[in-house]
Amino acid sequence: MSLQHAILGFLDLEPSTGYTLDQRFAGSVGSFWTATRSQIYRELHAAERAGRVRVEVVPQDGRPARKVYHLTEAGRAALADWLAEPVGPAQLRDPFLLKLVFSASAPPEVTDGLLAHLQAELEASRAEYAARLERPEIFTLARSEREALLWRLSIENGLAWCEAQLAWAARARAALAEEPPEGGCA
Amino acid sequence: MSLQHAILGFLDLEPSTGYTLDQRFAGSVGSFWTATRSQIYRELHAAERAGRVRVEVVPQDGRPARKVYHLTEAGRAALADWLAEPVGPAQLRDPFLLKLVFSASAPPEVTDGLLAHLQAELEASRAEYAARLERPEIFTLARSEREALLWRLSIENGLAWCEAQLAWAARARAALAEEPPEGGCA
DNA sequence: AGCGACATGTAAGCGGTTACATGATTCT
DNA sequence: AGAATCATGTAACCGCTTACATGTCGCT
Repeated sequence: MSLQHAILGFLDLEPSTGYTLDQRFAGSVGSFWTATRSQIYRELHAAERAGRVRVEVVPQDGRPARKVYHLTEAGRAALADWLAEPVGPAQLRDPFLLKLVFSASAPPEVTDGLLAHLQAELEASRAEYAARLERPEIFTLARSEREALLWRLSIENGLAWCEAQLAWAARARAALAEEPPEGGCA
Repeated sequence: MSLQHAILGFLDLEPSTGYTLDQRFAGSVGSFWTATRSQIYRELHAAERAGRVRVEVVPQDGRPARKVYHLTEAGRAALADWLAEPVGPAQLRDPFLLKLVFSASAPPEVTDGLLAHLQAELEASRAEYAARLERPEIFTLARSEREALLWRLSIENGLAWCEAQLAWAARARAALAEEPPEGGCA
């Protein structure tokens, strides 16, 4: 269960409420890990039951009390354990490739449309990654140069992925354009 | 639900049993989509209830009857619809990057170990992709040159991904090696 | 005697998504 | 007047994984 550990990771940087964690997920790690509120609240409760976090309730008037979660020693240990254990190979689940290989059953325009759509999307996310690298406020939580570097590298990873995919898509379209006759031509 | 559509895609290539589909998933699309038997049998039953496939029961002695599934017209239509609708952006869920960014909490060796481990795994899967491209028997189901090309492109996609990741990992390790002092040095 | 291929499934559980529910404050 | 922000959650559902259950045939 990576999500609970990611939460512990964020709480190690700064004690936070569920709401704030939601924003962190949408912001900083959003490109490679997402989480919804229900999930976050559920995991926070579970982590609390497991003794990995401690709640500090800060009453407010007119809105629900802020529940600020802090890492406990057990939580810190759980985080360290998770970091030490090796990650399995990231098996990616790519509905695009699935569609691509089966698109031979459909007219050629379908395949090309799929690729064109992919290119447009990749261009957009490439721009997003690039913009994110320019905005240094992303790294404000970083407690050291090294930590900031790691965050930057994670964004660069996404950027590299986009660029590789774009290069592949261009090659794919070119290769498909060269082979249209489908058995018979002029 | 991509899985049911992937099954329809395979059945369009060739009527098959659940068992055979399982092998197809493990083999040809295994690098970008996985499925377990329980899932496949369940989806086949669902597709049958939805009228998208038709079963032909072939009794055997000494072992369970083969249930050969065929696409119906409705199934073919469902496949075509799925192919025509655009795919959303592939949001990848990468536990490696998650661990990487939080590994600043741990000693530097942890981060480097993570990266080294990733490199080893990527090298292995790169070799696997490359080997798969060499083996033309992967494409035996292909009904045309174009179809074979699509399968080849799907493998090349994985290969490109591996190579981009490897390049990134090398850059990452170099960048991290240049920044060890953590605030104070000689 | 044991393993792998063939061939079917069920049951329990987990992680994730979507929809629902509540309600004040501040900005446009 | 309406939308966004802050702040908490519950319930239902869906897709996927893991473990369990059964049984023959052929190879080593």
